[in-house]
Amino acid sequence: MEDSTERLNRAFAALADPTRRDLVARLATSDATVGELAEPYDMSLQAVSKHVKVLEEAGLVTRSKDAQRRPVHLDAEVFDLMTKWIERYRQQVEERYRRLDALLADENQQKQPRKDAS
Amino acid sequence: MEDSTERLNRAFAALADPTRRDLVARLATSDATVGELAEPYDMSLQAVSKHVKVLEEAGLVTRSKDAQRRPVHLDAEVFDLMTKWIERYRQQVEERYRRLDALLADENQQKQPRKDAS
DNA sequence: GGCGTTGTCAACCAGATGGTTGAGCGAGGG
DNA sequence: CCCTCGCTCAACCATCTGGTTGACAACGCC
Repeated sequence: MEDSTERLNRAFAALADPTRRDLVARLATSDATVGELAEPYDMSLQAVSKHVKVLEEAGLVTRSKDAQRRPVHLDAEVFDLMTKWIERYRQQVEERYRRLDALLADENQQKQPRKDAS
Repeated sequence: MEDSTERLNRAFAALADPTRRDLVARLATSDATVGELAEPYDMSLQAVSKHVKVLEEAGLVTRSKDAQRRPVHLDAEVFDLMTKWIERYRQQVEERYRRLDALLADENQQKQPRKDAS
């Protein structure tokens, strides 16, 4: 296995580029060769090849062999790593919001009615 | 509003750095000043200040004013953008797996029993 | 065997990134 | 009033990144 920190580094960095996100989006519907992938962009084939390599090293994509005609295939597993990381902290911060709301509501209750005071 | 592509670029890029992910993790449990945030790292205060700025420009974090003593606060909204992007394609690729499995199962069925054939 | 098709590798370049140090600024306390 | 505290800004540096072009390697076909 490999260091999960390193994997997250590469996965997030890979998706930080809009061209690579577009590649992922297109590969989600079907596998494709580098040539097919390169076609719509105003960019050299080599540049696209590099992008695919970055996605591959991030573990987002696999190529059956390293060789000819082998279509690029999207692999969902690393997505799980990322969503789990994000969701963990999103939920934590939302929990904090809820507690803060409760606290404020409590304070209002203390101030407004002022029944059995002090 | 702002271009969602630009926001995703910056959000993913921000989380590609392990120090910044650690900052996010710590801010999830409570707000903190830049000084507090900087303390555990073997790194200058200025460097941490820069990291916080990157998180801020990515919309992951807010600072009440630009000024003094204002604690850094984690904002969950952009997390939604990211998870929605990821989940969309993760689900798409998993749907493809399911269809592929079904197809293979179907082929097996055609070959194995060969009941009411052709 | 020779050749086109498809893709990678290598070198190069401009600009972004992550760190450093040094200077400066704004608010509060003596 | 000045000075310290907390932080940001500016300049600088090394490295990484995203693109280019040119060479070449592997396979399918004639």
